[in-house]
Amino acid sequence: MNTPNRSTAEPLANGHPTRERILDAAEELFAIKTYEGVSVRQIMSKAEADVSLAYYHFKSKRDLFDQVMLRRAAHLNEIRLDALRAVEQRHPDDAPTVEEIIDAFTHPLLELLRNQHDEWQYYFRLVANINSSAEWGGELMTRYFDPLVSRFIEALRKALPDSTDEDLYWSYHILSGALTLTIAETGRLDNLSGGICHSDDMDGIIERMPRFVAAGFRELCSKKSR
Amino acid sequence: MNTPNRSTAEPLANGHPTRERILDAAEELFAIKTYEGVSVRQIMSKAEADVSLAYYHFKSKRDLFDQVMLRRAAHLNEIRLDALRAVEQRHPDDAPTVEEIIDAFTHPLLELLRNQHDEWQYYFRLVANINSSAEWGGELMTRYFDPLVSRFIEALRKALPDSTDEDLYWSYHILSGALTLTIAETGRLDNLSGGICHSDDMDGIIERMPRFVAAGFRELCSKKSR
DNA sequence: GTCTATAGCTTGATAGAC
DNA sequence: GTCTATCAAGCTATAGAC
Repeated sequence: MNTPNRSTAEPLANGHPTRERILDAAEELFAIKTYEGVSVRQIMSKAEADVSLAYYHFKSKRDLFDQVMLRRAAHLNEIRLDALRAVEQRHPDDAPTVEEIIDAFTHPLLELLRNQHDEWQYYFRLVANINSSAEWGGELMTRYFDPLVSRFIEALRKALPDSTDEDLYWSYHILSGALTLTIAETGRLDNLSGGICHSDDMDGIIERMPRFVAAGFRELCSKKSR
Repeated sequence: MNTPNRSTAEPLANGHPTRERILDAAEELFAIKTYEGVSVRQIMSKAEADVSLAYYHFKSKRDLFDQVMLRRAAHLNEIRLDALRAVEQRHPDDAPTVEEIIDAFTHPLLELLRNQHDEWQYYFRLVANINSSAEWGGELMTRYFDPLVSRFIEALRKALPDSTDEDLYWSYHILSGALTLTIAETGRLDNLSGGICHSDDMDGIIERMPRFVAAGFRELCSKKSR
């Protein structure tokens, strides 16, 4: 019944190794039911592995959570930075427009949620929950995303040379709230609009977010308006 | 030691009756540590009352949560509706501006967070958490706030007669994300800006939110832009 | 309205065999 | 790497005396 001593390391159950299956299960359950709302047992049951293996692969429940967060953050920062660099290379002499910068900030992320929805939806929900948590939001978002965000703020400062830093950071705050609510896909918009709009319609927000937000930035961060 | 048979109903410990103290404690702990992250024991310990009293005053932990949410929602809806009515009465013939409507939507709430911070901060944090939760956001926000929100959408539709409903609802979605992140007061803006901005600076956002958001609405919801 | 006591269960984490 | 077995602690909720 058992295939003994496979040359590759054994532990595949539904395609990929145990450690990855644990991370997948944890990501989904943390996103849906919050960190405290899920037990290690429930996670391991979904991962189809024994409880004790959680503590073989990870130091603790909290360590498992951190590894869930880390797994996808690097890739996300990379593709968003690439998008910003691409925009800047299209403008060797002048500054890119605010729309272009906002689009580089939001598009890669929203496109991932559209094109690879099943793989990314729970991670994004998790980020949305964390971002609006007074307990964890301040610290964790800073740790995982601030270098990238600062890079974007810098680009926006160049595109809006008359702005004050205060206006710039508050404008970013508004963008951040709008973006994280979007990736939460709560379904509230569906209820409110009576079915006219859908939380998971990424095309709907991809085309609207940069225009809306760029207009807001220009209103707050231009000289004439002060 | 005991003052026997007071004429007013007895149960005061630090000023107000047990039921209110339980609601206060629950509100704060649910906001800080999430629903699942807090036990009834912890709540009752903070409320300085016995565990069993939770089940005398409320049906269950979940019922306690619902009562926490309900307690302040009515007042909030009332003052925001009053603000909208006041704006409309200043415009008996023409439509109010988008700024005025957005201000009526945001100002009463943010002013409460500024002027009565200690009393309202935990409720607002709780609302922020719920709003970005895929589990509860869709349903609960709809239940507590949608009649009011629909009323504001209606006012905005009049102020932006060339808009489509789809653009209107997506624009509201952006506003909603920005507002709920604001009332979460996570401190992330403080970290990101290196101390230039502060999450709890309500004046900072009160004066910026209507201008930023109104510019976004006009960009998306005007005829010329399509 | 408030207390004590307790039922019945789940939790995070570990020890030790294979 | 994976399993069985187990621990001490904490959990929601209720029954019943005062």
